[in-house]
Amino acid sequence: MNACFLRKIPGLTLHLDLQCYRNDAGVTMQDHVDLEKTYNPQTVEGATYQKWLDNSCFASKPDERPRAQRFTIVIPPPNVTGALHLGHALNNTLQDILIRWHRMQGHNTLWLPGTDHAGIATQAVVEKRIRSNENKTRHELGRDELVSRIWQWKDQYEKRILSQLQLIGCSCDWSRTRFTLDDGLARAVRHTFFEFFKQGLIFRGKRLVNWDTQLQTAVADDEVYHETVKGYFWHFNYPVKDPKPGEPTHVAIATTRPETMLGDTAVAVHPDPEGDLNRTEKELRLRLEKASAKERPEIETQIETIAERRSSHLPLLKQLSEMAKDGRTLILPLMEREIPLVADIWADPLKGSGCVKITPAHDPNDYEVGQRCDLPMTNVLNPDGTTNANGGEYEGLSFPETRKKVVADMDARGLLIEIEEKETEIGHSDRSKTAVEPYLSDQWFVRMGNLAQAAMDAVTDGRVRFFPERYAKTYLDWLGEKRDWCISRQLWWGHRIPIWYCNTCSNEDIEAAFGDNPTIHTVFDEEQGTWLICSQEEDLRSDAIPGHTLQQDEDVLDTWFSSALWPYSTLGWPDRTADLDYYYPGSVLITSRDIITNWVARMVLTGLYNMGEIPFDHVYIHAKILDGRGETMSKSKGNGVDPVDVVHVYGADALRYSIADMATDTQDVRMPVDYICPHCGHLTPQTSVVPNGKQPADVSRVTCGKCKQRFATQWASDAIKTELPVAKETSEKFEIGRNFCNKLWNSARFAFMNLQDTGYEQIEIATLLPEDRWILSKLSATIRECNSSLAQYHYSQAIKVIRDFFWDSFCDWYIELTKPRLYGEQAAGHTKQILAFILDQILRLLSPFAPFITERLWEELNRLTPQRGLPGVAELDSSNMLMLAAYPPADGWPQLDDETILASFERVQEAVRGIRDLRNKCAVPPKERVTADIKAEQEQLNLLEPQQHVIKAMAGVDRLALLTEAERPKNAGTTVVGPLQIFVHNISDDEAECARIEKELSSIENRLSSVKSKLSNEKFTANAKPEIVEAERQRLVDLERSYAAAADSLEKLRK
RNA sequence: GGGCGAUUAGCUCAGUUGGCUAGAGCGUCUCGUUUACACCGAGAAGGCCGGGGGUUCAAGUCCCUCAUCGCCCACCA
Repeated sequence: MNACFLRKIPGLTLHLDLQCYRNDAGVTMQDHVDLEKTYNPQTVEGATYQKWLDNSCFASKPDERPRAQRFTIVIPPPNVTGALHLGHALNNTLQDILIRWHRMQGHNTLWLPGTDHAGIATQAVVEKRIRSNENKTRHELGRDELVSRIWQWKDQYEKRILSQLQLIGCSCDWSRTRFTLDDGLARAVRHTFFEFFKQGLIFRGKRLVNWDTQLQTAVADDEVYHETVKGYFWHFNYPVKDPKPGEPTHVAIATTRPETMLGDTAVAVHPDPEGDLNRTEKELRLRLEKASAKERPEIETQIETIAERRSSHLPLLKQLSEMAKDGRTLILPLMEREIPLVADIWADPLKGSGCVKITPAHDPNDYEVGQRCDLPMTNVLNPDGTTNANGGEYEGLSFPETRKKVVADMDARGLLIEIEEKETEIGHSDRSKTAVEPYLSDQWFVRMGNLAQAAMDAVTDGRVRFFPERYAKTYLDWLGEKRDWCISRQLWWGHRIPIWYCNTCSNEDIEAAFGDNPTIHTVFDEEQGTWLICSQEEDLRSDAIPGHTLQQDEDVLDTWFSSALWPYSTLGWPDRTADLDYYYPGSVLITSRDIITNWVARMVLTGLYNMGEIPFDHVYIHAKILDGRGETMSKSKGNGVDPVDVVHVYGADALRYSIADMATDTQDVRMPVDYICPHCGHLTPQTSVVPNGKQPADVSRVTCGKCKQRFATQWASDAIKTELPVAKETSEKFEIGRNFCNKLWNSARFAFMNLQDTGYEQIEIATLLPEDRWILSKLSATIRECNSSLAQYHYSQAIKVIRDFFWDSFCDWYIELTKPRLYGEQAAGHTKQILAFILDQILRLLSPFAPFITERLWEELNRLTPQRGLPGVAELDSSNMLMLAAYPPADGWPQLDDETILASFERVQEAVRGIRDLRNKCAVPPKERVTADIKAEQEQLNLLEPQQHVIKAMAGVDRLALLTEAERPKNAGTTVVGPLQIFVHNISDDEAECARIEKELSSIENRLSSVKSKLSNEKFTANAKPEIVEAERQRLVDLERSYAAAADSLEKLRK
């Protein structure tokens, strides 16, 4: 069977195109257990997911349940730039675990899915593709065509993303899937913009932005990365206009960007160079006093530099400073423009010549100077990165060309003093990888002051809590700067800014057209001489005002503007919907630390503004997934592994289990990536084929390390991909998950083979066998700890607790101990009922982590033993669907708790391990049964007595004697385990025993002396907590007893 | 430059408010194909808890300091 299945979802057709599921896993078997010997996820996952969908298990709608029993998460909407990688798998697995856990606790649980249009990122990806495939720019294509192409891209990747989420088992309410450019969300965006605008929180202003000359858009600071580039430092002379006698004829300045001099509108010198040097020196001397020996030389050098400057530069600077105050001017060479010499503190007397050229339109600091000194701003850059008309004869040249010519021309005029080599950090656009230019342009801003303060308050007063707590600092520090938020982007893909301009309209025209329209707000912009018309509800027609033409702003909004509304725009806001009332605020937001500021902070901020309430109670920040070289996974680097590949190889549960296991609070997850050879299946580590300094995306062909055949990577061109098969990627790390699932599968198989005619009876716990009471008590503790770990977002801890219980206690001990009873070698007791109960609880505990396999096993368990539990002690609901069954209670099953049995069984386990160790050391064949004596005080023997059968079964002992007095039998192996002395008959000889006991004695001696010295220390006994001292005393007693026993054996042996 | 984090077994990581002999998984070694599972079982070896100081009866854990690595923010005529 090979039927890929399609599924219908309102408004969406999702297609699991990457994996074809079979449904032939013996689902209909009735009479005998016929599970495959090895768990095969592919026969289970598709069918199980379909079953959940068919039964609407993921859907949520408002009902009577009170707020405490509701649980809501909105997904961090993945960008539709591309398919998801393992970082997303981590993020969404963690959400799904919480969602499923709460759903099983009977909460009304909503996980709302969706995707983000990711303005600049998506447009860049599509534009790049069109450039390489069709050799066309977006301008050649036109706005409408480009946008329609991006919609096609979006449709394709949204589908892909949602199917990836389904493949890893996400239990989102798919009927509520949203996209940040949906009509509903567009309305929310407009309402927010409108309200901000009306309240004066949005303004339009000239600001320096990072201009991406390739994409021709402003990019946000966080979309700019810095790269060290080898560059030069050019020293120029600017002539002084009409120098008086005794005055310098030229002022020297230095620059790394000579082309910007065309836009210079001043040269600055410090207003008080001497005072500034004095102040700096004073500070340095203060630092020197406190400095460590290592820092000293550097500070001393700086102080010397100041001294040198005093003689070399200061006189001139003082003179220039006076000239500046006197209003003197310079001639800007090349442009032959008169520019002022200004006094401003930005000029650092310690740097360069002490004078600095000021280009307000092209440098953030110069911009500030321009503001302070009221300088004109001369923009010399065109949006496409060429010099504009303000650059005079340089107009039309690209910036690099301009630079060359400027330097050459300056040199020709004798104004070039020197060229110094210098490494500089140049900002590059994250999207286009080209250098960004600071560029003065009209942009829209949100005034952050009060909005930011409110968002800060929500965290400082604890309404919103961060887990781990320290991330609150990141959030608060960033918001504390209250920097205005530039929300306009010169892009075509996004929410269009709902502003129209009319520069011909009169007051009366505006009044007549919109005067009584509450959904329109108008402001007259004096500076630009134009009306700004903001429309809340709909597009305005260009002829909305008779006789005038309205023009809509060309820009779109920053993607984060719509993302910021996500927690409520997805629930119907701005309408006051029932959903909104019921589900808002959400319970927790789960995301990674890099968008705490951009996204989390802004959601809180708009949530408070629009809804009057925080958007979520908790923010859980999880680790990041790194590749084998320690770099974060990302699409652009090409080290992102498709979770679908991992699901193919190991199964979704294995993926989820492994992820949960690795998800600790502090540590990023390092995940070495391997290529799976499509020819032979051999794994080739990515690090072994990616050269130093290169990214995986740079590699398109790989030769398999084993079969030597070649294959393509996912980054190869289409041509290579048709020529060579494409390798999937994975990581061996997921083996732990696969192994776990297989173990679970097989332990369940074992149970199913033995669960015919399981009873459902009243059981007196105290009358049960010790191993029954032990496993039940262990179970209860495990349930408690698992629940409390999850409540604190300690996923890794939760999974570890379950694993230890399942693997170590249940499989390795309890199941082994049920065998004699199930096989009729021992009275059966309530074995089956308890076995079924434990398995039931394990499946429930694991369901959020590994939903597919547990659901499948649940089906089988339900068929074999529909009624499970311990009447009157641990009563269970019955549910056809595990994912809707009750999660084991947060407090465990108190009636099953039994500290005494836990302690005494522990002792039995130690004895068994002691005997096993002896057998191993003495090379006793595993099948061979041995005779053993245990010598101890009566009190200890009383504890062991009821558990003799455990020791016998688990240690391969056929005859066991518990004795208060015993001698080492000839040729017995001996060991001391706490208060027990154990003799295993006929497995050793005297010589070997002597050596072993001597070794043991010396180890006991070491410990003994440390305990003794502790106890003889009066300060210890006086200061330590009484229970600590008491424990230490007990330890001394135990050790002394062990020592005596071992010494006794040795002595007799020597005789 | 400012902030945050990390440094524990060959590898990847746990280690809750200081308190028994510092743990797990993988890998390695020995033994075992037993009727749930070799994607398994039994056992073992393997650690100056990055270095140095300090506080304390007691430090992997708290404080200071140095070193190395990572991330975030700011800035660089």
